[in-house]
Amino acid sequence: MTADSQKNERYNAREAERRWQKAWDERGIYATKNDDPRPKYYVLEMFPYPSGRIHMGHVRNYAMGDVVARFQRAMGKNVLHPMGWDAFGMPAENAAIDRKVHPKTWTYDNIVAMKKQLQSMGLSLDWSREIATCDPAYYKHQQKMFLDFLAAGLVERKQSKVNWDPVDQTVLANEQVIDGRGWRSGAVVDQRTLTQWFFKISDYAEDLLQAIDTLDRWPGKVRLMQKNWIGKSEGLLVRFALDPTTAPNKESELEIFTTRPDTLFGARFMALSPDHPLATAAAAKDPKLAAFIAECKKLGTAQEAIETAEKMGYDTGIKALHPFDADWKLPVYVANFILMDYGTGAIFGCPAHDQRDLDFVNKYGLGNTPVVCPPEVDPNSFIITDVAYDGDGRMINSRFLDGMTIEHAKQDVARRLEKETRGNCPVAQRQVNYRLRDWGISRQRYWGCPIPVIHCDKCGIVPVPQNDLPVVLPDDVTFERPGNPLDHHPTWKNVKCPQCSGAARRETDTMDTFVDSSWYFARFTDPWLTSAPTDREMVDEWLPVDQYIGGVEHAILHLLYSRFFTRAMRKTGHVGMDEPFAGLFTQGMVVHETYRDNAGNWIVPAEVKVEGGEGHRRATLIATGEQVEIGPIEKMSKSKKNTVDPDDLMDSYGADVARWFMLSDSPPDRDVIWSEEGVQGAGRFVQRLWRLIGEIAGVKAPAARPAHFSDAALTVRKTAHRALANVSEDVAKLRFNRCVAQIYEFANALSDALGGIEQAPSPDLAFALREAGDILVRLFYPMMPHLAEECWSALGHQTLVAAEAWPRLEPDLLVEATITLPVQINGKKRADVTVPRDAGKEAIEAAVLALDAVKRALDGKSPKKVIVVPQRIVNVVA
RNA sequence: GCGGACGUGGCGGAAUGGUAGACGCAAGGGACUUAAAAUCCCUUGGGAGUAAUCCCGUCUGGGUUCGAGUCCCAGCGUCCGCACCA
Repeated sequence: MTADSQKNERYNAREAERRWQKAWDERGIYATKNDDPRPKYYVLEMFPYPSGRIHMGHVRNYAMGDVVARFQRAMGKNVLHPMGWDAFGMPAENAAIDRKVHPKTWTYDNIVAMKKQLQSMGLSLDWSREIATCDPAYYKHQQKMFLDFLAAGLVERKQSKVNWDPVDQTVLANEQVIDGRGWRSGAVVDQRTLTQWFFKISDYAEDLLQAIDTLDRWPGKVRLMQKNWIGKSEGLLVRFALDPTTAPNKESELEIFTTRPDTLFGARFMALSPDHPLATAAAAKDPKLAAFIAECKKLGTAQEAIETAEKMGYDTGIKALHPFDADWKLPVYVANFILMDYGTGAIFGCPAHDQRDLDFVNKYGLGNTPVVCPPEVDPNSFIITDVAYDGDGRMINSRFLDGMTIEHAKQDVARRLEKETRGNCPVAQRQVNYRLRDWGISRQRYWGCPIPVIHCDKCGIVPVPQNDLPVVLPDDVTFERPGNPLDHHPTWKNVKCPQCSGAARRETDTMDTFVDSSWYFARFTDPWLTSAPTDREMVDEWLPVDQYIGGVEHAILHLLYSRFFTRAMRKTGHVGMDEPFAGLFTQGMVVHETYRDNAGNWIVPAEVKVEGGEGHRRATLIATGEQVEIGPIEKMSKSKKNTVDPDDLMDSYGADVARWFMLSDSPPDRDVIWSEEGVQGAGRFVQRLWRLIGEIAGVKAPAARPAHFSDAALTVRKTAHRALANVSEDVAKLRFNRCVAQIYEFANALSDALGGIEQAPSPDLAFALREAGDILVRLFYPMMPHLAEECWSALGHQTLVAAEAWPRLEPDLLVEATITLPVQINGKKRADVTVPRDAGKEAIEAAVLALDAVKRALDGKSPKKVIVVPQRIVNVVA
């Protein structure tokens, strides 16, 4: 193809993209070898749930990951960039119920469709490592690890109050309940008591918390969210003696947890959770209390109700004795706001310094005693009425603590009560509490990884022998009845006990799908291995993931589970490190305007035409011309119908345009607003680059590098290398929007340089232009790889850009002989001064003072001060 | 309630304490064209001036500094996370 014929020819993305994808494929250049000697780089995007179609969020996520992968490859790294499918989960079962398709069929059909979509994006993925978590070849290893964890004491079966999703008819972990609703179904969750399998993530609470500080390439926001979720609080466990004449049975004491032992002398009451054993015992003798507790439990089923419920209490008549004064008797209430599963399920109430306690005493007329006095307030006139004081100050009304700081008082109380004993045990001990609960993994669903244990009446819980793994899901299940199809299966659950050979039952619960995604990154390092979940050499070579990219919505769930799971795998010998993800990047969402017709129905953007600009934008229905209301910009969602199908985008503009636009408009960690205009702009730029490269391809350059470069040639070279330096830095830091701006600027400058040439350029300029063209192509290659290949070929190269190294920077070209410094007078820019790069402060000062603008401003006087910041700025203080 | 982030043109957004508004979008004007599309050129924070140039300007009010969008204090607003956690 000649340069002239290219000039008027538009770049045909559809044709070119298919052609280059085929070329990459044929050469297998994205298949990663495990024995490659180059330094490794593992880049991973969160693998998708195979819902059937990719959405714009996927396009953005995978475009970013692909830029990183291609860049690191060009930088000479052995890059691992795999893809797989988070393939178990409820939607497959819902499809089975709604459409009578088997979950397996539905899932694998979706995988085929989505894989095709991802491939059309031109992602540099190693598909030879593809895994699906619903494949027995994958979950076999998960079952093996479950058994290893069980043997290592990391798994527990216990009765517990669980979050029950009435729509999905299954249990949810705390992390999976958002605002009192199931994270997937959106149904209001209620509480049930069931026997469940748990991973003992709370054993690692402290370690998971401490190690957050080592994750220096994670967003601060995610680290903070995890810290808060783990929710460490340090305090004192205190045993209060009970007045035996008031205690219901033989209970002699009540244990409470407090983080404020300093306020013990402000105590006014004790409160028990309605589920507390002492409350239960007391209720046995007091029907009214029993009724109160029943009322609390009714109210307390849904989380929403808890949040709005009024504080209510019931005086049990039991009296607790103050630990520092046996004559001081505190009433013991049952109160609806005390949680059984935090601390001991009981508190002492200090109303003056805790808002909840204050609300409570104000309702029941128990009064309050302030014991911490704010600085610069007279202790004698300090009273609390409606607002509790939780600030700093000195102790008052607290006998031997008076005058101490809060911290000092806490220590003093702890020391005294630790020394005191009752029944050979100290009255108090220091304790650390965490908000983090164990991870309940039992799900009463079919489409998940079977939990490999057998229940035997004689032997109890018996692990499935390793040789019998995997426990494969049966295919012949029905979804006609609500509940767990595995439980309804006629034969599957009936097995012989591996120990006594008697009749036994399989566990019919399956694992939470978050288990599946807690180790897939490790499996990618050797997905072919059949004998074990991981090959230690390979997994220790590749992990941790150097750059993990995904949505911030996984800040707690998936990312915390994976951190725990990696620790558990280490303990059981499957990996050699604690932290799975060294670098984490959380990308923003793709958002779009919403549209509604007169009747208030949501309208999909594809059916809407938007016209006008600057405040007089209006939208109409393409079909009827009916006016449509433009609503707020929101996350693309099916319910608001503000989605754009990536396939449509790629069909009309090509994958490169879709990728470029997704990377261009907003910083990658913020939301990007999808707009047709923005996409068109990206499409125009693709054509512009194509024309520009066509022009450069028409420049005849000498094969050998000229010995000398003219000023014009040098300017072109400097522009190119400046762009190279900037883009390299920005890609490495994942600042894709700045990369895009740099590339625009570079292309603009190159266009200008070409436009200014009237005759055939001199050999040195021609060489510089060709060099700049080569650099430009390789700079936009990670973002628009197909266009880059086409351009690279047009420039006469026989190689693939995908196999090229990143351009080599000539740092000398970044250094200018002279620099132009802004000159400020009293902090305001008034002039420029051009000086040699290495000019000393005195020389710069002299040059500045000689400027007309400076002379005018000084009006003959000498300046008070001249500040010269070399390479930066000069400020004259008049 | 607790914790965190953010606040810059018509819009998305640039700016190691050092020339505010890079780059893109939108808009306006012009060229080419029979016309349209495509493309190219110019203008585009506000104000004054023929112009050189000057004044104002990064949510509001203070402060630190030769110099503040950036740092500190107070307030207003938006977004996010957690939330009877003792």
